[in-house]
Amino acid sequence: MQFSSRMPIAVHILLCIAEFDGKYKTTSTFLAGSLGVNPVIVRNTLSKLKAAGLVRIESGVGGASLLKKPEDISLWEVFSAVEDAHSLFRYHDNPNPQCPVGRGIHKVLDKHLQSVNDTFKEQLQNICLQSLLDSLGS
Amino acid sequence: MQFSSRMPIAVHILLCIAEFDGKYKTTSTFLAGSLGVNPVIVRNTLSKLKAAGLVRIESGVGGASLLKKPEDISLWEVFSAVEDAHSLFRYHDNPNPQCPVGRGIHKVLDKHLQSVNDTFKEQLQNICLQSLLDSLGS
DNA sequence: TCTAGTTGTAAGCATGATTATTACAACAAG
DNA sequence: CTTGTTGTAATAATCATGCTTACAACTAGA
Repeated sequence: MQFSSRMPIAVHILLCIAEFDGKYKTTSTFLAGSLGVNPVIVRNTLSKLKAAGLVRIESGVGGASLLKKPEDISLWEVFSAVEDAHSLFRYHDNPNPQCPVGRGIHKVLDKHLQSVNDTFKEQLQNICLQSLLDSLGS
Repeated sequence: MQFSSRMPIAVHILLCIAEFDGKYKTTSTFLAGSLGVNPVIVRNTLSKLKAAGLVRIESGVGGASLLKKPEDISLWEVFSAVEDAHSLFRYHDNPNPQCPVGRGIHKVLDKHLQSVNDTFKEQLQNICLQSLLDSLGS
């Protein structure tokens, strides 16, 4: 099991917007050319990034721009904007409550898995768009 | 996106085997009763745990038993036994190599996401079956 | 006002993963 | 030989993902 490619796609889009700011009009078609995906995928992704307050979109005329500085956009913001991320883990639905293991499995596991979730979030929070831009150049 | 329920199912199975050792014959049907899933799911899961060297299965006669002590079985062993876990993340397939962002996106992201993967693995390695058994009682 | 390019979304489709279920050959113990 | 079990294949239902077509609504400029 893996995450969808939505977060990488969103990051790619944001990096393009930052990189081509002022040089090109970053329309969905233009961006789709760099991504190698359908323009509608770009529009849907941009729509979620807009809802998360990360970008502004010029309706009608076309083009998108960042609403925050690249150093103030974390990968977690991007991730949670495009991915319906509740928990990384899922349980089987109907453990038997009459069995001591079935009764406790959810709570017992959750105690540990929650911290995996938390660490995952913290790590993504510590990666900002600017550091990705920096590595792009090198 | 989430992981499948395979790891929680496998953990549940292993906990039952440890808990009911000597008291009940842990057949796939018996285990399925505690899990609330189909016995075939249990057999397929046990088959993967066996391939990973974690359990022994009595063919024909029925029943499974642990091959390692609960304190020596980590959640990572269980996870990687049942989940085809390469990387947590996936990329879009065809970024444009003529675009500086498209050319670099994979490598630039991978540099950071790899450490998320590593941390994920380390955390699961630090959780053992015995500690889950302990919390079960309380 | 008209035109051209764009966004926002809905709808449909193909594919693959997940889970449940049926079925049955192979096996072991009594 | 019978009974209960494992191992595994096959099927089906459901859902997520990603691609694509289509089209109304919008904006700027001629």
